[in-house]
This record gives sequence, C-alpha cells and structure tokens, in this order.
Amino acid sequence: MPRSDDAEAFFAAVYQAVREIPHGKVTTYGHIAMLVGTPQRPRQVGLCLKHLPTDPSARYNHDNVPWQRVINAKGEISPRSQPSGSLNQAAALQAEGVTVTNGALGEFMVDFAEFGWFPDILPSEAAEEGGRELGGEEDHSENDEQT
DNA sequence: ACCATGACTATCG
DNA sequence: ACGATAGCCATGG
Repeated sequence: MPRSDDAEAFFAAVYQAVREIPHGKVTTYGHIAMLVGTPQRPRQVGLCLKHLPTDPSARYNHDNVPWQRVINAKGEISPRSQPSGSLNQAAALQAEGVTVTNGALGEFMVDFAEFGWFPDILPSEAAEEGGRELGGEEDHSENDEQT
C-alpha cells in the first residue's frame, strides 16, 4: 500500500480509471495518466498496477481492477522483470477476446486500431457533463493511433 | 536519509 | 527509423 495520503489518492484515481476500461479493450499507461490529470506521470501509473494487491479483501485488487487492459504506447505488453508477468497478462487479455500477436522479438502485441480505447475523459466524468450540456453534438474520433 | 530501480513516454540526435 | 536522454516519483535496500 502507498505510504502517503497523496499517493493513495493517486492510486485510487488510477485504479478507478482502469476500472472504466471496457471489457475486451486496452489502453496505455500514458492515457490513464492523462485521464487522471497527470499526463507527465505514466510511469507512476505503471507503479500503481505493479503494486495492485492480489488480496481479494483489498479495496482495489487483481479481481476488481482490469490491470491487464493497460499496455504501453508501442502497443505491446510491457516486459517486466518476471517474464511470467507479461505472459500472464497476454493470457488474461486473450481470455476476454483480445487478439494478442507475437512481435519479432517475442513480445506480445495488441492492435490499437481494433482494441484500443482512448476517450478524452473518463466515461464517469463525461456522464456528468452530458447531463449539464444540452446540444447533441458529440462525435470525437473513436480511436486513432498509428496512422 | 540517500541512492538505485522501474508494468513509461516525449523528444532529440 | 532507431537508440539515447531527460522528467517522473513511489518503493525498497
């Protein structure tokens, strides 16, 4: 668990944002960072997930936070110290219908064009504005990475 | 308390 | 186009 209250707030924001990623979709550490208002700290987003408790009794844990739906900006599952980690993530994604391909170096890749999820703001926050706004003008591009 | 490390990225050479 | 660099900052030694 985080040592400071500030960190705890940040962790909570990240976990909640990750929970809004739809089943079968993926996004990036950087995008989550942007969604929670700290676009300069994608790395800390990674730390949050790294420290996500496995303990089911924790408020946020591996069961209620879809950590596997967060990958890096290159569209690959971030390699970590333990190879089993990325392997495990690849399996979790495939289990929910995400196609994971093998890169030249054996990395696990996901196609953003098909599975990417990059909203401008969190759906929960969009809902608030939607209720206040009245026009019906909405249509930001769905996703758009790698031209 | 200081130093190294890391589930990252945008920028520069 | 690809490798190196610079910000980030919570954790762990």
